[in-house]
Amino acid sequence: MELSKNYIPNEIEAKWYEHWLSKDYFSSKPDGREPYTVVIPPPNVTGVLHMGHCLNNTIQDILVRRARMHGKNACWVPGTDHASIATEAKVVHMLRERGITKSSLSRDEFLQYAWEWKEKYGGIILQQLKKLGCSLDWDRTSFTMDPEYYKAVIEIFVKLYNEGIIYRGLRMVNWDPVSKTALSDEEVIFKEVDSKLYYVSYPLTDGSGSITVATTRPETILGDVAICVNPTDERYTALIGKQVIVPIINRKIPVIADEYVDAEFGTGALKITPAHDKNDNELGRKHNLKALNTLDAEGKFTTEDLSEDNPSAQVLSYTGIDRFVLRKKIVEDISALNQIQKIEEYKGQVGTSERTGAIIESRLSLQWFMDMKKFIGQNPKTIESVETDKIKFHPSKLKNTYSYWMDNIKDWCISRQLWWGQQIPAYFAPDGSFVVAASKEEAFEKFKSQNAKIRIEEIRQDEDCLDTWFSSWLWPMEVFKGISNPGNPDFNYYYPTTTLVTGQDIIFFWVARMIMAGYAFKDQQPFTDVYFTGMVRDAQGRKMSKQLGNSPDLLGLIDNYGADATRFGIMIASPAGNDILFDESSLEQGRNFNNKLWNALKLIKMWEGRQGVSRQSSIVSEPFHDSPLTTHDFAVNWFGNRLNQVKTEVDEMMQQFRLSEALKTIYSLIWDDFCSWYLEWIKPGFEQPIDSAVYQKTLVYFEELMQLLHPFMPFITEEIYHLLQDKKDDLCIKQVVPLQSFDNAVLEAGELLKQVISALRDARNKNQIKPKDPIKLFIQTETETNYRPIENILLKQVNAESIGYTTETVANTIVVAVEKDKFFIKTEKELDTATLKAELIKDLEHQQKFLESVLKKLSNERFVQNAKPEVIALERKKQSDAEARIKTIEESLKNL
RNA sequence: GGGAGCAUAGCUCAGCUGGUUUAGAGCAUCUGCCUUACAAGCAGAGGGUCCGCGGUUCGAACCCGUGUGCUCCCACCA
Repeated sequence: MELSKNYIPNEIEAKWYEHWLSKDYFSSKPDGREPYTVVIPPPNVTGVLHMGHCLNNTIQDILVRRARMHGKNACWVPGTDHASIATEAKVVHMLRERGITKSSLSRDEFLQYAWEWKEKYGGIILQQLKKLGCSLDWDRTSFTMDPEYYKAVIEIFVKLYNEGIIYRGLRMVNWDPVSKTALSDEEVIFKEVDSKLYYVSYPLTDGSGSITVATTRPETILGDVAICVNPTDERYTALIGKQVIVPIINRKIPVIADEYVDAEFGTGALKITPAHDKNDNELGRKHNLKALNTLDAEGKFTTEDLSEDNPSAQVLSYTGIDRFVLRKKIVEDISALNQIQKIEEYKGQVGTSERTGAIIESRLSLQWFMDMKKFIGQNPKTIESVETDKIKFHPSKLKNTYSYWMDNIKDWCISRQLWWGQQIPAYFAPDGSFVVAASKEEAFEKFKSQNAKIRIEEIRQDEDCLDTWFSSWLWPMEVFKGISNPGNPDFNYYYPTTTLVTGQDIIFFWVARMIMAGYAFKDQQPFTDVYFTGMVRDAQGRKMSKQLGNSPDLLGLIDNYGADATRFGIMIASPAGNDILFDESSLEQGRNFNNKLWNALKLIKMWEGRQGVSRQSSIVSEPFHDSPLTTHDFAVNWFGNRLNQVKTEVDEMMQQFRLSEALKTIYSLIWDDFCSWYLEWIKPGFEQPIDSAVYQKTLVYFEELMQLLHPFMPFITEEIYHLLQDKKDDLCIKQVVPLQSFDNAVLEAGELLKQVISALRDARNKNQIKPKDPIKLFIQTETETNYRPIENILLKQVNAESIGYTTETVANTIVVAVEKDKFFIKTEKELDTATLKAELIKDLEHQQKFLESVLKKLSNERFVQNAKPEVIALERKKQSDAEARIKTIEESLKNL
């Protein structure tokens, strides 16, 4: 068969993915093997694959494929998240483009549109994961709003309500005026913004002057109910208890005192607006002050709470004006009253919505909350498991972050003023009383048991739905129906899951809450290891964003480079636990690696029909440890040991989740050790036959290399595995053999050979001997047996026409010293003795300086007394090596 | 404001229990090669004040202190 010049991934990748699916390799059923369970962090159902997903899912696939090849029953569960806010926003946007407003629709009509949208676009992202090669068990695809899942969420809500952990209350919440919903604290991102500090004076009612306050939010002035100063602030002590007049609305409000106020900030006087600021709200409650709301759900001015003030025409004219427009207007109007003292530039933090980016309003609102202190208090393992590494975090530094958040946890606002999501199972009677129940029928029964006079059709369900994360936190359990059908065989087998791979950015949103849920609902940890990925940034370290346009099109990259190269590129640049700086050049490196593998395949295939009789069949059988007799035996023996050594190293790295390093190690094993050294060593001369035993052994090595690499680059490895020899089985599920030992003496012999070859090539280069010009080589050594078996390799690798042994210096040659052995290169070329001399002198000085430092160490009594014996032995070896080299160089200098 | 982490070659990073020559890798750079698997390649080379200062130790990139510079997380001083 003719193999193409370079590797062409596209068709090959599609072919193998189809094949794997047709063989059902990725679908898992409980059996006697140990399970290896991973649940995908469910992407938004309407999302598209981006670099973050690529990193995350490549890592999961590597772990899962490796487990599958190591005797585990690997199960990787795919699925999507309904992503309440994000999806609803998209649906609203889509409807607007069709000229439909959400407010014109009933809940049911809206949800119908949303489900249509979900059916049409939902799951695109899952198809994209197939392109990447992800070995997910598609039969288990889940969605956080599947009917069973929905029921499970409701069940948990009811349970927690009955336990007094979920409650309903009027609290200050983070309000997103764009999506018009409450948000949890975690969904608020604080950003530094340039704003202004306005100094506004409030006249005292007794005409004795005024108090000036500094505020960043003059638009809330009409909701002011007090001025607060620090009781120890002497500037104001006389004014405490007096009254001032709020500008424009002319409300009379008291001057109060509270330690909370920082006398150093601004003027030391703080205006209190309990309806629009969390701290003001607390102060307001403490001092029994009313909260006067002046902004509606969209952040526009409203006079609803101002009737007692008999609002003037001016005040009424503000109605419906947006908060930021209002800010300017009110500043102008107060300015007209000469009550703006000054305006300063100010850098402040402002909360924004994680989803919409809108500036958050603190707003008093009736919402549903979870009492987190109480909840965690009932399940102390939530915190302990991470602290004691029962659940292991990678990198471990995130343990601190986790513990700190847990120790300072605040109540979780779980209700959202949205329709797309699980509707809160609270049912209201016309009189406003409510019960919490799994269904309207159950709610009716509950009302009846409370002797409420009520008909079922009068019952109204809470309009709001639950925070998306209130369903996501059940994910590792409910994908196996662990809540809706507890104790089922799948759940018993697969849960707790093994490894979770996710972004650091959702440690609180998701990871922490899954751990809580795990202990609270099943009294078990949900997973054993958590691998946190960093963020994918561009080559300059900037976040990827639509505005910057620095977010590459992942599918385009896969088309250009192939999925294997893409996986390689992102993994090679991905140090464990750090952000990754993504650069397309690493994908090129991946593509080049593909070609390297492909060309190695081509070379080996060339030999297939050129096999000669084996001189020695013993080399295909273990062990490698016998003293090698021939050139090819040496190479085969060496690589076999090297392979076992690297397998052992890779195994360790994988256990420590050092995936990037493992890949680098395999890459260098294949490129350097296998291609650059081993294949060159066994390569037969032009049109010469290859020893069939060597050939067979090489096939085995190549297959094992492909197996080692497969989890990282599944497609090309499967392809090569099949092209090497006709196979009935597939690499994808081929089980790896247990680790084998390796012989360090053999490895050292290989290293010495490499070192000698490199040194001789370097000498050739430095003396400008053309690659085609042959040399004559003489070796001066005490251990001729070291070189006898590798003479042929040496000849070929340094283009020597002969090798001889000598006991003394050979005249008119270039001398190369490696360890204690000397090599004399004889060539036709005229030698540039001056340059050679200079080189040697440089080397001599270097060695002498080095010897000096070693001797200094060895003559230090305290070193000899305290250091470990092996360290001292090493120093002595350094000494004798250096002395030998110095002697060699000195002799060579004389020789020139 | 509180906490965590980082600083090693031009870039991205290893360096795990203090001792493996005078600190490694990949990419980039330079030199020579179109050698019959591969120029998307081969063979070589150069490149370092291990952020500064102090300390512990026979011995420090590594441990301790301190300074500087970055990064991240948490926290609504209006």
